[in-house]
Amino acid sequence: MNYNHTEYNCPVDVTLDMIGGKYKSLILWHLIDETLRFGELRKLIPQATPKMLTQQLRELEKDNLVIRTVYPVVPPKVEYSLSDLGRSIRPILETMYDWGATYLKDNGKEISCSMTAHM
Amino acid sequence: MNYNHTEYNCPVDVTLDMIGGKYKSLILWHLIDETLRFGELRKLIPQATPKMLTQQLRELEKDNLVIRTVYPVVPPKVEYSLSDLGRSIRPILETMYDWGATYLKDNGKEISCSMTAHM
DNA sequence: CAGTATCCCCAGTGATACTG
DNA sequence: CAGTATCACTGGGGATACTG
Repeated sequence: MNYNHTEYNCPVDVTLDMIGGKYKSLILWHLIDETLRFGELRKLIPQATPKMLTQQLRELEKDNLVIRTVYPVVPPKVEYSLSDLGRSIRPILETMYDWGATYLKDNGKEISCSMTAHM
Repeated sequence: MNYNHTEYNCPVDVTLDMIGGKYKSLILWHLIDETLRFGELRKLIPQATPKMLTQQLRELEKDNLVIRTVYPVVPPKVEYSLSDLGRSIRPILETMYDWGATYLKDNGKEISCSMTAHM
């Protein structure tokens, strides 16, 4: 089947396509219970160049996971927050977080990320 | 943090790295309650070239999600099955399947894939 | 049957600089 | 502040052919 100019073999691929992009899971998590400005996201995800961050945010917005709010002020102010659909992704992210953390722990690598603060 | 020559920002990325590769979720699903031979996987996932299928299977094996069993016979016989770790991925795949299917349905695209048969 | 081996291409990503 | 624009690169992945 296909949807949105992409060929999918399975609904799992649809989900992966929407949250599997570079930095997307990280972005989604940071937005889980916080509205953030572009610059704040940049500081939280410094490894993402502004180009990539913008690109991923635009895709998330197009997929209706993230809401972009522009305030017509000078200097510009843009806020990003999760839509209801975006919030519905949370259980998946949490399950993946737990699985990954357990895996790493069992392999002698105990770690966490800023997501911990939200759990 | 880093693990296995890769830099990760978060346990979610670890999980995505292990199941997010091309055809990986599809492979994992097909193996959920069945042991399959290479040729059977090829028929189930015809869009994957033998090169890609082998490559993804090798990665899954290296990550300890899939077990590869070689029977020393002529002609060759190789079977793929899930490890305990691989089986532990099932809830994640099911959650992603459900989310993706609901999303598509809400957007007027009702579909399924061979995974349905297993649910 | 179950893969390898090669060649090749271009989409995704980084680096850097610029702007309303 | 919140992005765009441009250039350049590389490696992921397709097509095709071959092999123990």
